[in-house]
Amino acid sequence: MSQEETVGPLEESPGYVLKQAHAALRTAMEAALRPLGLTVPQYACLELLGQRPGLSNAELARGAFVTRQSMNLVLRGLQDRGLLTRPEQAPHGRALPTQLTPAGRDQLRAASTAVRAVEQQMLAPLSPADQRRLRDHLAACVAALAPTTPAAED
Amino acid sequence: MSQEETVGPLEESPGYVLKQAHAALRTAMEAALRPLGLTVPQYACLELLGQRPGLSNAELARGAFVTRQSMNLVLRGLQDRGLLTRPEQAPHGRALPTQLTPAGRDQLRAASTAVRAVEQQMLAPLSPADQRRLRDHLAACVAALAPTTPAAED
DNA sequence: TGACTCATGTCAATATTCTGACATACATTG
DNA sequence: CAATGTATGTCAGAATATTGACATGAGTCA
Repeated sequence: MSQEETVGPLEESPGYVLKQAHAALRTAMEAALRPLGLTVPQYACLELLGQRPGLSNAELARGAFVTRQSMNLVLRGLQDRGLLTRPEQAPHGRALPTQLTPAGRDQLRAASTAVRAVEQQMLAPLSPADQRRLRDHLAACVAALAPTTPAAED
Repeated sequence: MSQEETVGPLEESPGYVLKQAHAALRTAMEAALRPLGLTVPQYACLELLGQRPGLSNAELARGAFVTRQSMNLVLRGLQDRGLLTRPEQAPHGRALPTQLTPAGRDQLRAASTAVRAVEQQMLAPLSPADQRRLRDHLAACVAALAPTTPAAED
């Protein structure tokens, strides 16, 4: 019936709040990207390529937190739409360095603007100092959860 | 080749860091819950029921950020394992209030301990004050992204 | 040189999740 | 009382992501 009858300690769990924030951001991003005909993974791929041209499929997969297979499907879709290009033959190993096409750069520009607006909305209630703090704290959490213990006790 | 040659502004994007933190937490939770034979959605379901007994399928789905259909499958799995019970007939509307069994409570206790350890590890580099700040900031972000604009400009 | 290891791209099969849809039960309103 | 609206549980289909596996190319080391 009501949405906050008994506020259990669930709302106080850092993990739950993190998941909640992630879900809210993802939903907002989906809504912002839908008019552009892009999904969140597709946008992530474009954004990665815009910032680091020449990334391979496996590198893009790691950057977008998906498997190589999933990223491969994303890449094919974007390639079929003419937003990026991959050489037919690998210049060095087996990795195929991917590049954005001019159309891809245009799409990325529009998508990046839309996503940035969502981020602004998300961070609106926070002061610039708090925004930096939030980012740094999250980064610290990521480092603390890294499989290879950064500060090995042994 | 290297993993942080040119640190683009990607690492500075709040959304990306949030996604990164969520992925790291999820991976760590999966690893912690695997020995107990639980997946993350299953644990979320148990935790919700432990804190708010009698939740219905739809309410659990909203709390775990999945669809009713997905939560229904989770519930069936846990029910088949004897961790929770649902009445065969709805006492009031169509909602079936779910309850943990003693076995479910035991499983929840073990899982909760494991997950709490992961959270502790994640928050280890942060002071208690910063932990509170992080939680409050994330909650503020969630509120700012809520579909119903809290401070309607119109 | 030859054997070994590692990373990458790709294929196939499986799991998981979501979208769409429908019937039921209660509350609200005329 | 009857009609409408909302919420829930459930079914079926499609879309998506994942796990497992394999061949290829490059580097390493005896």
